[in-house]
Amino acid sequence: MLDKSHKFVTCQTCVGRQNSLLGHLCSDELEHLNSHRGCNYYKKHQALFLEGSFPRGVFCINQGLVKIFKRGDEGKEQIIHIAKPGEMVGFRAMFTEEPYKVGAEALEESNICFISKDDFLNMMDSNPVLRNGIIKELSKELADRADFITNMAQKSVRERLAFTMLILMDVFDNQPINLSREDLANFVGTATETLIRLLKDFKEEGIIEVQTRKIFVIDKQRLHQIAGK
Amino acid sequence: MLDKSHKFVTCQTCVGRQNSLLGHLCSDELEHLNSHRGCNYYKKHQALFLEGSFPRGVFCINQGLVKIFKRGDEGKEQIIHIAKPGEMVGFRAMFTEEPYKVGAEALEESNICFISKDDFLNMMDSNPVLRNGIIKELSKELADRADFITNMAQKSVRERLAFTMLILMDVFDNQPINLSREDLANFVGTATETLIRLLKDFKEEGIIEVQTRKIFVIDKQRLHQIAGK
DNA sequence: CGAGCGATTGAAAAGACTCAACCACCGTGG
DNA sequence: CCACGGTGGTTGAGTCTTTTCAATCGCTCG
Repeated sequence: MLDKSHKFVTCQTCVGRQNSLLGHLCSDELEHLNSHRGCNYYKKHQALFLEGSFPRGVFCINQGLVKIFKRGDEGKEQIIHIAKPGEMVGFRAMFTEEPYKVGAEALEESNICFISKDDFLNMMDSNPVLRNGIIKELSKELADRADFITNMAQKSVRERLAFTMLILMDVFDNQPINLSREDLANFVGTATETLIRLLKDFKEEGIIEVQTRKIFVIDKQRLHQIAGK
Repeated sequence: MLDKSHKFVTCQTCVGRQNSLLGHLCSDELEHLNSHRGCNYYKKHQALFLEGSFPRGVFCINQGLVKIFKRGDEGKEQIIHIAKPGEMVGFRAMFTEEPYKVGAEALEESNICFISKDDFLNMMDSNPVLRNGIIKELSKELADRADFITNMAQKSVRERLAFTMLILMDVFDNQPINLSREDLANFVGTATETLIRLLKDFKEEGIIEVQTRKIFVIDKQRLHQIAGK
């Protein structure tokens, strides 16, 4: 169970922040940041923001996981990204001055801080390191998505599943992967039934083990092989 | 035939620039930009940069079209984007300080200017409007790619072809679409043969007309219908 | 005029999806 | 404590889309 008393969360002691975009703030800036943010507890399935709504600030994940997704024409979700502690979400649409093109939702109970648009934009103005970090981050994600597109277009579902599991091992920090079959399918980009069948194959091949919804990766090497370069 | 005497190209008179990221430069900045850029003529199929190489600056398309693509495991290209006059390419990897994750190649004969990394970065430092424009641009592209991924994952090839043709109408500025079948297939994310068959369907349905490799869109409305939301 | 590459067609096979049914786990209320 | 209902997970069968491979066609350029 997660500690809901987010009063104890501070930017100064936030573990995730160290490796994040906010990792290089000086103590003055940290102080300022800490006093301008709010922290909230999110239940599983609770939305951070909805596709179509207007950005009012950025979210910074202290604990928990957040899925970023987009709905296709038939309403089926495509998961674009899963954000983990230390990551910031929701700032991309803030820059475009358009409504969110994706939605964000907590995958598990989470503590998530919020920094208002103005505060964040001010910080960016006055802090070139932060600003450059963001430009760099955006560019990296662009490259990742080019990869994603190419995988989606050229790999089989089996290959994509292997690829996705490798990503998820990182997201879940080498703990068992704990996602609904549907979310998993929506990340891989396939039908739930197909996903389940492939999971079974992987199990029979000794690549993974499964305990109800939890997936343990046994043979990471093999996943790399299957996923391709 | 393209005018190869790029000596006559100047930033001040560059038509594409008006609506581009460099659209808001003052005359001093334009002067500076103009004297720090070089302009080159590119033959069809000539590379601007290769996947894996290191960025040394940004390219600004004066005339012509450039495909941005990525090779999958089997060497098959996936076209991620086609850039048209006024667009800048190659700056994303410059920010990440990593080698290019995509390649860029002229689709037709083109005049393309080059601005060195240092010059460009300096301009960005001293020009907040440019800088913010870039951040905005990166964010927009991120949203576009989320769309692309979702389409790839959830739409049929037929739907994706319709979608792609709409994009290409814009790229080709409502002139006939003039791409090899292979490039077209690599943009849609399908096999060349499949693409050809679907093109035939569209032709029979009166949606397009074809003259050798040139495609004329007759019924744009219908394409929208097929492409979905 | 011939070579060669891009475009096209056909047939067969593979991969993935849909639909329908069934199972299993979990929390609820009686 | 147990039956119940519901949601999420699993399986099977059939179908459809898309790919693959092989062959042919037809420009275009030297």
